[in-house]
Parts: sequence; C-alpha cells; structure tokens
Amino acid sequence: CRMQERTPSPGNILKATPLFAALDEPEVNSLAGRCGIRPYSQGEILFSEGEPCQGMYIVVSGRVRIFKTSANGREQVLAMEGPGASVAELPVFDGGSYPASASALEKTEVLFVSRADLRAICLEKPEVSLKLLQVVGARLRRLVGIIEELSFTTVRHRLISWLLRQASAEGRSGERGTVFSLNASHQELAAEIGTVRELVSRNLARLQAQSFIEMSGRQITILDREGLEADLASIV
Amino acid sequence: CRMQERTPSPGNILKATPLFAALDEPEVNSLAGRCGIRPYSQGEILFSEGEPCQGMYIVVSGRVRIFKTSANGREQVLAMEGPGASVAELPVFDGGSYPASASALEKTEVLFVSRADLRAICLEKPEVSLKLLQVVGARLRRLVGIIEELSFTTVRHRLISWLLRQASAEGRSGERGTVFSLNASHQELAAEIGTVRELVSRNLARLQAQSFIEMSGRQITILDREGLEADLASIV
DNA sequence: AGCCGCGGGTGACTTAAGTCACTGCCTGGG
DNA sequence: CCCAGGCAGTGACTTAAGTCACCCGCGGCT
Repeated sequence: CRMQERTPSPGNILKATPLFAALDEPEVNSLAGRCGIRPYSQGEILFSEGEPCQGMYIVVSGRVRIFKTSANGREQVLAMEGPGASVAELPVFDGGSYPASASALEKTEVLFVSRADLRAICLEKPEVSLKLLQVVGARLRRLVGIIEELSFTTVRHRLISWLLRQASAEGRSGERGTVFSLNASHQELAAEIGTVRELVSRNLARLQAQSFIEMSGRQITILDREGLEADLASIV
Repeated sequence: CRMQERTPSPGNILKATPLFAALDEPEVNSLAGRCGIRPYSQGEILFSEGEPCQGMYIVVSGRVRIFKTSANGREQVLAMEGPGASVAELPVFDGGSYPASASALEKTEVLFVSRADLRAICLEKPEVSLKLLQVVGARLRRLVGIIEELSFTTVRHRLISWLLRQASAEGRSGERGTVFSLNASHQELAAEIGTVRELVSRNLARLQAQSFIEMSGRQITILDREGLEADLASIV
C-alpha cells in the first residue's frame, strides 16, 4: 500500500500543512519558492544538539526521531514526528541552539523553512503564530508526560504504556487479542521509554510469562488488555 | 530590604512585563482594565492539573511552583516562576486543560489574563506572539533538561547540580567557599530533583562526609566546587 | 510546663535498574 | 555457501533507589 512514489511540490505540501492553513495562494507560493526539500536516508542526522538553529523542518514523508544522547551513549527519545508535523519550531524563536538531535528513522523527506522566512510569516499572518503556539502546546504536553513517567513509574510500567499505545494506534484485532508488529528494535524501544536494551528484553519476556502478551517473531498480541491496565493502576 | 509594600496597578505591571513590550499605551490600558490581580497565601493552589484552562497568569510578586503529583503522593516540580514570568501560556492556545498544577511558594500576587483577551492581543499584535514563542522556547528547554537529568543521571548527580546552580544564583562567597542558605525543606528539594526526602537527606550527609560541602543549620557552604564539578563529569 | 507536629536523620531492608559477559540466531554481502 | 555483524536472550552480579520504622529536636500552642 505504499503508493507515494513521487515527491509532491513544496507548494502542495505547504497547502496541506495545517500550520499554514491561514495563508492564501500567493503567500504559499511565495514561501514555497524560498524553501527546499531535503532528502535523508535511514539513520541520517538532520541536526545535532547544540548546533545553531537555522530554521524549522516540516516532515513530508518518512519519520523523524528527536532525541537526547548521554555521555555514556544512552539515548532518550523526546518525540517522533510523521508527515505533516513540524520539527524544531521553537529554537527558531528564542534564538538558541537546538536542544536535542534529530535523525531520520527511515527514508525521509523534509521541507526546510528558514528562520527569517518563518518569522516574517508570523508577523504578517498572526493566525500562523496561534497555530504554532497550539502545536507547541501539544509538544509541551508530551514532554511533561515523559517527565511524569520517568519520575513516577518503573520500566515495566512504561513498557506496558508503550504496548497499549502501540496497540491502539496500529493494532488490528485478532481472535486472541489485539495484534501488531514490533517495528522497532529493543534498543530503539529502550531509548523511547528511557532504559536499556536488556530491561526491555527481560520485561517483555516477563509479560509473556505472565500471559499478558504473546510474542512470535516481530508480532505481538495483547492477550489481556484489562490485566495490563490494572497493572498500571496498581503500582502504589 | 523588602520595600515592596504596595501592590502596583495592573497597568504598571503590564508595562513592565517583557511579554507585552510591543503594546502601546492605550492597548495596555485596555488590557489592564480587563484583567485582575489575584492574591494567594503560601501553599495555596492557583490551579490543578486537569482543570479546563481559563487563561494565563503573570507573577507580580512572590513565587509560583508548577508541579505534577503522582498517584502515591510524590511530587515533581516542573518550574518555579518569579516576578515578571508568565505561567500557563500554552494551554491557552491548544484548548486543553492544565497539564500540571501550580501553587504559591510564598505570599504571591498574580495577574490573570483571560484566554479570549490573550488571543485577541496576539492576533492584533503579532510581536506578542513572537515574544510568547520565545518564552515558551525557554520553558521547553528547561523541560528537556529535566528529562535529560531524570533519564541519564543519579539522585546524587541531580543534587550536586542543584547545589551548584543555587550557589551561583544566590551564593555569597565566604572565606571557606560559596555560602548560601537552604530555603527549601528536604521534602521540597526532593520534589525539585525528582526523588524522596530520605535520599536528599542521605546524599547531603554523604557530600558533607566527603568534604564537598558543609552544612550548619540552613546554611550550606560549597567547600570544593571543582570536586563537585568533577564528580558530575566522571559518572560514566 | 507539657505536648503536639513538622522537619530532619538513620538503620535495615527490598527491589528495581543497570552492567557485564557470553551465547545463539538470523540475515545480507561477498 | 559461509561468515560477519547486528539483534536478541539470559545468568550473575552490583548498586542506586525507594520503603518502613523509628528516633530526635525544636517551635508553637494551649
């Protein structure tokens, strides 16, 4: 079902991006002329933490992963953004450097909007700023959620949350429960929930031993959704 | 040196708030007429997580603490805001509820700006939106910093960071090192660095035993700043 | 004076989290 | 076809983190 063979033009992308919904035809075209499409292959870095911020990115196709790296090589994922989402809107406005790094999870295309262009648009069309603030609000909520999970819960808890989220996002209902496939490696999953590979492996095994889930290959079946939810609630 | 006896008028406060620097005299007055000052006593709640967001607050005097509460009663501080800072700008724009709670750390006065008023101003004066985005950028950076600390470091590490931060913010240099007074209870400090009272107590004691710091009463002296910084860096 | 009650200190313990090392599997490239 | 390299599973261990219980001391209150 991958039918998106051709890259759309910058103009068409901008028109389809909620952020710029308030712009009219000539404005979109003017902006489109000044921002280019950049292709990235899997694993490639869009920008690294600490670099001066040049502008904002809009994901056209593929997925972008935003993350922090620790001194000893561990990673913590802050966000994953798919088509239509914007990346690094904020450093554009506070003049600082990028607070985290970004890489392409798969083959990815992004639209790049320079600092100056974005600021100009915001001054001209206040609705764009409001939309931006809305987008940023959602991002802030997610960060607060991460802090909450890291501060208050265990690895097991975070893993269960992740499984339930994944199941409701990508799961099809099978005869024995909701089924979905694990696209990420344990390593990657560990970075998303803030721990290390081994703990992901062990906790998954334990959940299977407790008959909460079943794994075969990259396939995961949620056998006991209520049980998992109860487990989340019960941690006192 | 507490000479701020009288509460200034809303208009004067707004004029002194960087956020609204772009507004001219009549605009400020118009806004001032529509927003009121609210006084809070120590420990009082401004708003609680999950409540629908009515508007934004600007701290006039005192300090506001923004925090999350866990099911078992633990707290995690997300931010502390003093005079001139704004609180809860973001939920105004994404229409959701407050993502965290806020309480007054001391006797505090805040200015309340309603959702509708703030949005109206942003549409009229795009510079205000840009300023808002800048403020929000700083907030986001701090949240990312908290995530980094929680995900990558230990309680000891976070405590040392806190001590060094506090020392450079409020410390006077004494003969044996930088001196400052611990205003917060161990309980409060624990909430700020994301742990529990007992660990704060023990880690402080251990730092004193290692001659990194000295405590007497609420007074803390940083005896070996370089040592503490080296300790931060050495955790591999 | 007596007695809360809060904030603080600490010993003893449990358990989660992380580290290290090694094994095995599977897959894609030569 | 075979082998290297990435991914995964797991045992054994160390240590940080948190929990529980109890004690102390001080300040305010009646």
